[in-house]
This record gives sequence, C-alpha cells and structure tokens, in this order.
Amino acid sequence: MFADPASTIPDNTGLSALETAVIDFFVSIVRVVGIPKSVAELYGLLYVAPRPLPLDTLMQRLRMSKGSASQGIRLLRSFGAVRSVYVPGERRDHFTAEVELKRLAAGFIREEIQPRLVQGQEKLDHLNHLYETSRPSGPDTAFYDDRIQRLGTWSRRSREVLPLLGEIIA
Amino acid sequence: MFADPASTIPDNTGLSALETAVIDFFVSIVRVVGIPKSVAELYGLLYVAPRPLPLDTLMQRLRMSKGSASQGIRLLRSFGAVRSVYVPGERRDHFTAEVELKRLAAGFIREEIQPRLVQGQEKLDHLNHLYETSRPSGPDTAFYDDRIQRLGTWSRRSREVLPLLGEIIA
DNA sequence: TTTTTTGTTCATTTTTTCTTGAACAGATTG
DNA sequence: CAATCTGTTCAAGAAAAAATGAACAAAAAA
Repeated sequence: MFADPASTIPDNTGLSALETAVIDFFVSIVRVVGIPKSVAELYGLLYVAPRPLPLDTLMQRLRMSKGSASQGIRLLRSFGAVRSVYVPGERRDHFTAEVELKRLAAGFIREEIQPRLVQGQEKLDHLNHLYETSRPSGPDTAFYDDRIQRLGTWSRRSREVLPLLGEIIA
Repeated sequence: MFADPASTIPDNTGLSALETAVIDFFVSIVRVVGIPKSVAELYGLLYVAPRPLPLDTLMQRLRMSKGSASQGIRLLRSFGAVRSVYVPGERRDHFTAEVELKRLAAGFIREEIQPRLVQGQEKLDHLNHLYETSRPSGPDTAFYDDRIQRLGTWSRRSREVLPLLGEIIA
C-alpha cells in the first residue's frame, strides 16, 4: 500500500513511489513537445497532489532550485496547465494542475504553436514578395510556381487544422 | 528576376535569394517539431531544387560538413521526407523532396511521435501495476483513482487521434 | 520602520544537443 | 590490383538550452 504522501513525508522532502511513477510518465511524454524536464516534473507533482502546493514545497520535494521552480510555474501558467488558487490563511501562492486535456491542448497550441506559425507566415510573406517582384525565368518556371504556391497551401492548412485539434481531442 | 540557381552558381556554392528565403521558412517552422536546423536546411534546398541533388552538392551549397549532411539525409529519409532517385549515368545517390503534406505528416508521426507514445505507455503500465498492487488509503482515494484513470484516458485518446491527424491534414 | 517571508530575474554554470572532421568501409574505375 | 570516389560512423569540439544560486523587489509581519 502507498503511504499517503502528505502524511509520510512531513518534511516536504522526497517522493512516494506513486508520485515518482506519475512524474516519470509526464517526463517521458513531454519531451515530444519540447518542454524542459523540470517543467514536466512540476506539472507531474501537482497532477498527483490532492491539494494545492506552494512553490517551496515543489522545489523541496523535486529538489530543484527556486529559479527553476519559479520559471517552470510561470511557463505552466502561461498556457493554463497550472492555476494558482487561494488557500485561506496561507500567505504563499498555491498551485493546482489543470487536468482537462482539451484545455491543456488549447493553451499549448495558443501559446507555443501559434506564435511559431505566425513567424513562419512572416517568412512566407517575405518569400512571396520576393517571388512576385522577380520570378525566375527558364524551363523551371512552372516548377517554382508550384513549390511556392504549395507553401502557402501548407501554411493555410495548418492554421485551419490547429484550432480544430482542440475539438478533436475533446 | 531571379537568377536560375543551376546556371548562376555552377560551382555549387552559395544560395540564390529564392533558395535562401525558402530555407529560412523551413528553418523557422521546423523548430516546432524539434528537428535540427541543418536538417531543415537540407530539406529546404531539396524542396526548391527542380532536379535531384547529390550529397556533396548539398553540403557544398549549405556549407555543412559531410557528416551532418549524411546524418540529416538519413533522418529525412527515415520518415519519408526525402527519397533517393536514380539518375542515369550518375554514380552518386541523388535526393528529392517529398512534398505531399499528408505523407510528410504521416511519416513524422510514425517515426518520431508514435515511439515516444509507446514509451509513455510503458511508464503508464508500470504505474498501473504499482497502483493496483497497493492503492493508497485514506480520504484521498477517490482523487488518486480519478487521476490515475485519467492518464489512461489521455493515452488512449492520443493513440486514437494521432493517426487521424494525417487524414485531417489531407 | 525594520525584519522576515515570498517570489522574480538574470549572469553563470551545467547539461544536452548538434556539428564537425577524420577514419573507415564498400563500390567503382583504370 | 591499386587508386579513386562515395557515403557512414563516431569521438571530440561547438553551440544551444536548461538549471542554479545569489541579488533584488515587493509585501506582510513584528
């Protein structure tokens, strides 16, 4: 039987087997989306925490620096994976994990993916301008036309699909 | 007007403005999926190339080492973003870019995403076993049950959605 | 007001990832 | 066969990303 994390580890140090396993899971999948390990750890611990946790509990139990914890929580909050909740009689901020997959996906797409696509679109605008100003001549004109146009299609398509992704998941 | 890349740069060195702009586009968006810059450059150059290119042309024009070019091409081939084509009378391998977004997505999902999800699933199996063997007691049992179960739902959902993603894009 | 608590910022260090280049192996040519 | 060409591998170096910890600011308590 698992020890109750809250009661067994009163000094806020170390992790139970259950907590370790949950965090391990998040660490392994989060690499897919290019998020630092420490951020996955923070989220993982909050995910299995029955009650909101303050920053110093997170840093003590995960053995990470205050700076990492602070920055990690900021990132997680930026796309709504973690919320700060008011705990009566407590001065410190307490954090809790958002567990709705749809919201997690939506927040991540909005904050992490969309901005990159915007940047890509800017590059594409530049490219199109360049291409319209002076098209290459010769036998490969049709080829270049096709390739340039295709990039535009990709860009449009991904902007269409991305918002849908949240819906599909839910 | 653009100079024809093939004719203007006979020494296989340097890039035209068009090529640079296309490569720049790929470099900017490819970071989203955690692929090295050099790989984006290889793909970008092949994408705008009217004819298949051999390895040493790629490395010369992109000014990258033979090792990088070789490894980059291998990665691109592994998920079908680049194919090698036979060029009559040519001894060297020549490469050409796959431009069907659907195939690109499918290959990437199959080779890069799926394996990570499998790894996540293994962690989850371990977690479930741990949890079944010894469930925590106390007032938070229902909470833990919910959280553990939810992970399973996420895992299943993502396995359902991922293959669909290819279809949606097309 | 002074002291303590809480959290942020950012220069530095550490770790991870990417790139290079040289050694190697296989295939082709002379 | 030797010489050349082509491509791969991998140890070492370079670059990029992440984590640390100390200095700082803001808010609350004493």
